[in-house]
Amino acid sequence: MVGARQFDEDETLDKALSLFWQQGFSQTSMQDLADATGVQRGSLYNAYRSKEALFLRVLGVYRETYVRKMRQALDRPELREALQSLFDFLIKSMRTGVPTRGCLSTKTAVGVEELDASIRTAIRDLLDEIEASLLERFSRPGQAEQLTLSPVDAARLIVTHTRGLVVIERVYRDDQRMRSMADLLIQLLIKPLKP
Amino acid sequence: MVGARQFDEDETLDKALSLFWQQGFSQTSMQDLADATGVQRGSLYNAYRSKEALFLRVLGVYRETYVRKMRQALDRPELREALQSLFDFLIKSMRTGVPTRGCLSTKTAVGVEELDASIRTAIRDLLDEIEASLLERFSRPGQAEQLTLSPVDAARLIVTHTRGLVVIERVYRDDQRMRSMADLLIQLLIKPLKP
DNA sequence: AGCATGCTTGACACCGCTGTCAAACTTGAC
DNA sequence: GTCAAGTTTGACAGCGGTGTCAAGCATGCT
Repeated sequence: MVGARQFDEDETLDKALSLFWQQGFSQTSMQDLADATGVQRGSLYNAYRSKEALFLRVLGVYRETYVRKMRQALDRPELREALQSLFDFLIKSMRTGVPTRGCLSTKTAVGVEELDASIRTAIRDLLDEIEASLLERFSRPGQAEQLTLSPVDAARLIVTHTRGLVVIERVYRDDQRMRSMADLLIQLLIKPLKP
Repeated sequence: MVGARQFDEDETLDKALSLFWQQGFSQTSMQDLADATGVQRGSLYNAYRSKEALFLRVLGVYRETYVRKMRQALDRPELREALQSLFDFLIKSMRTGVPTRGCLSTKTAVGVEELDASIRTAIRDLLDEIEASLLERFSRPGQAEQLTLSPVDAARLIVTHTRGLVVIERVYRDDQRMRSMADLLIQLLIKPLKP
């Protein structure tokens, strides 16, 4: 193809994701992105038109890998273990990096006040997809009976609770506290075994 | 006093609080604050030295009124009613304004990446104080027996959960969903009555 | 009334950000 | 080899932000 793009798009989006994740949307400038990716600022504008459009592309990458790994963690036969490995993944994910990066979607949702509606929509879609993944897991045969709430309520409560964990991470930066909060929710959500 | 301050400090801090709360720390400029308070930018710098220092003062006002109202809501004899009125207050508080303002401490904690450590400390202190208020309520005689968790765990879980509610509010802007999440947590935390 | 103290005011310096643009360049198609 | 399409590059315009400062000014003490 004539006039071909000279940078590796996947690699560039990955690096941009890292930076957005670490610094948040508003605190990341196009110059920062140019420095981190090695692609000139002008080229980024040429390829993606604006910072917001680039961010939306990056958010797509994030969503894909994030949801896939989440589903993978959830996909254990034992319900309790599935939830444990889910929280394990989520906590590890936000505790990565120095300083820890937290959660990209939450940082964006809470940190940005008046933004292109498309970003807010994209984040809502992501949360909906997470909720749907949980619901699917809880709807498998024999699972609902082990829960103290209906599958729908349990899924939503977990989405809410994990968003809370993100905030706790930002404020306390304390692994143990997060794991303890996760364990408590699991304890409340799964019925004790009948003898 | 010679060279007395010419603006009403309480009133100014109140207006600044409103603006910070509505727009978030980083998205509020000193010019915005000057416009909103009617106090010249230079006077604000003269009185508070920097945007961060002013914000810390404002956060003090916020903390005081917020915690007081929270304690008030919690101070009902029936445990379930106390929790219900607490969530009621919290949800109403963040659903105020157009567009709704959310939660100042959470917005600040999550939205600001690399800030004066004193702001992060101030927010941690605030969450600790909220937790302590809950703990105090749960430690009154006859209360612990009604909970499915220890008072300490219950208090922390509520702090986490309410932070999650804040994020859900930002993303969905849906009262009903928030109230439903609050009810679910109450349901899980309070033991069903024994016949 | 006079005065010093400290507040107010508006201009200023400086910085970093977004987005634009024309010129130079690269590349695959023919 | 030539060409045209699309990309890269660096400069530029424009904006809004923080923080500073000197000059002007109000105020209550003496």
